[in-house]
Amino acid sequence: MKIDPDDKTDLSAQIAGAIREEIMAGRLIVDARLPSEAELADHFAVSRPTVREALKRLAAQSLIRTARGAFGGAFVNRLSYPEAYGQHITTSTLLLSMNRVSFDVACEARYALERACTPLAAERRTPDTLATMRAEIHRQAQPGLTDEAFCASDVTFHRALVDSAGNPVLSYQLAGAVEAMQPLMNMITFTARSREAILGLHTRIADALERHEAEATQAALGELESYTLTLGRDVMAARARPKG
Amino acid sequence: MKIDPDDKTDLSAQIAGAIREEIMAGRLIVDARLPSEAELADHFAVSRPTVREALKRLAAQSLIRTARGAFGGAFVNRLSYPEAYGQHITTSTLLLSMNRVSFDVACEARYALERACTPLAAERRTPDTLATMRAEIHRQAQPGLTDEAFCASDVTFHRALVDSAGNPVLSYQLAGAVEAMQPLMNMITFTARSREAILGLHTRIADALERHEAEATQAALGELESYTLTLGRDVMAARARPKG
DNA sequence: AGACATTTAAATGTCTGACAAATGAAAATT
DNA sequence: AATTTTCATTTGTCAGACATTTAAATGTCT
Repeated sequence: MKIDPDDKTDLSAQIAGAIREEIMAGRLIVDARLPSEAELADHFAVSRPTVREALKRLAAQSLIRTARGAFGGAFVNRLSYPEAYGQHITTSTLLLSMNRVSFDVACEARYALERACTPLAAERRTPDTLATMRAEIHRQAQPGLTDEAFCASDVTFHRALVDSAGNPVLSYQLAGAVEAMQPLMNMITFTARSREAILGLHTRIADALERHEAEATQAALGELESYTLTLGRDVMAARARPKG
Repeated sequence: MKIDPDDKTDLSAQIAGAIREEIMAGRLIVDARLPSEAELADHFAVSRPTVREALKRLAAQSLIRTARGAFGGAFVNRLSYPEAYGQHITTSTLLLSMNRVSFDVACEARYALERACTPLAAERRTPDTLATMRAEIHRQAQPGLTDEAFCASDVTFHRALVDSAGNPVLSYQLAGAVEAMQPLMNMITFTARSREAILGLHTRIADALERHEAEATQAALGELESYTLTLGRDVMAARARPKG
C-alpha cells in the first residue's frame, strides 16, 4: 500500500485511493481494522491531519466507519443497501440536475428500466407492495394535495412497483432512476384533470399486478410514460418560450 | 446554512451535510464559489482542519472541486458522466461483494436491465457501437485469452450494447449493474466449450442489432442469461460443496 | 501604448503539537 | 464475586505556523 511521491495531486486523495484499492480488491475485508491514524501517518510519511482527510473521504463513500476509544479506530464498513441507495440517489439526482438532461431522455431511461421490472413484479408482487401502491393511490386522490406531495407519493408508488420484483439489486439500481426524476417532475403543475388521468393509470397498474398480468401492467406503464412525456414537454416548451 | 449544536455526530459530517443540502436544493449552483476555509471555519465556529475534513468529504463525492491560488477556493462541481460512472460502479461493486448477493439475483437484475435497452438499441445502434461489439467478439475468440481478460472483454461488449440505446442516462444507470457483475463473473472458469457458446450468442446479438431486429436481440440475450446462470450455478455449487 | 518581468495578496496544502472525549480492558476496591 | 476506579489507546477538535500555488496588480522596458 504505497503512494506515488511524484504525483501532484493531494496527498489525502492519493492515500484514500490507495486504501480504496485495498478494499475493492478484497485485501481489506469487511470489519477489518485499519491501522490507527498515527500509524497510517507514519506509514505514508505524512501528518495526522492529512491521514484524517483521507479517511473522511472514505467515510463519505461509506467505505469505512470510525469509532473512538481504546479499541476503536477505522473499520472497513459493510456497505448496506440504505447507504448504497443514498449514494446512488445523490449521484443520480445531481447528474440529472447539473447536465441539462432533457426531460425526454430522463423519462425514457426511467420507464425503460421500470418496464424491465414488470414481468418479475407481476409474478412476485406481495400483499405488502400492493398495499403500499393502493395507499399511495388513495393519497393521490386527496384534493388538497400539493404538487410536491403528489410527486413524492408518485415516487413511493413507483418504488413499490419496483420492489414488487423482489430483487434487491434491481431495487437499488432503479432507486436512482426513479428518485432522480423527482426534481424534474416537481416542475410540473398537476391539474385536477392530469391527476385523474395518472390516478387511473396507477389503478390499472395495481390491478394488473394483483392479477399477475404482466402484459396489462406493461401496457398501462407504457401509457403512463406517454402521458408523463406529454406533460413534461408542455412544461419545458412553456419554459423555453420567451416572456414565460 | 447551520449545524445543530446538540448533534453528537462529527462536526465535519454535519458541515458537509449542510453544504450538500445547499447544493442539492439548488441554492448553491454549479461553479459557485464557496467561502474560503477560514470564512467557513468562522461561520460554523470550528477550526480550519474541521472545515477541511468536511470539504474533503464533499470532494470524495465529486460535489466540489478545489483550486489553489489567489482566486482559488472550493467550487460547486458540475458532476460529469465519468465521475458519476465511477461513483456508481464503486458503490455497486462493493454492495454486491459485501452482502452475499447470490449469483442468481445479481444475474437476474443485470439481464432484466439489459433487456430494457434492447428495443432502443436495435433501433438506434450506430456503426461505432457495432464496431466495438465486433472487435470484442474477435478478441474473445483468441485462444490465449485469460479468464480475466475474457470477462473484461465481456463487460466492454455489454457496455457497447447498452450504449447502443443512445441514452446517456440509461448508460449511466446500467454501468453499475454491468460492471458490478464482473467480480462474480471472474470466479467462473471459461472452458473452450463455454467460450464458444458465449461467442456464438454475442455474434447473434450483434447480428440482430445490425439488422435492427429487436426481438431476435431479446431472444439471444435471454439465451445468454440462461447460459450465464447455468455457468454461475455450477461454480457456486462447487464452491458450496465441502472439500472443494 | 504595449509587451514582458516582478511583486504581492489570497487561498489551499501540509505540518507540529496539544488537549478533550470516549471507550473498553485491567487493576483496585468493596 | 461484583463493583468501581484507573488507565492506556484512539478518534475528535483546536491553534498556529509555514509552504506552495495562482492570478491579479504593479513596475519596467521597448
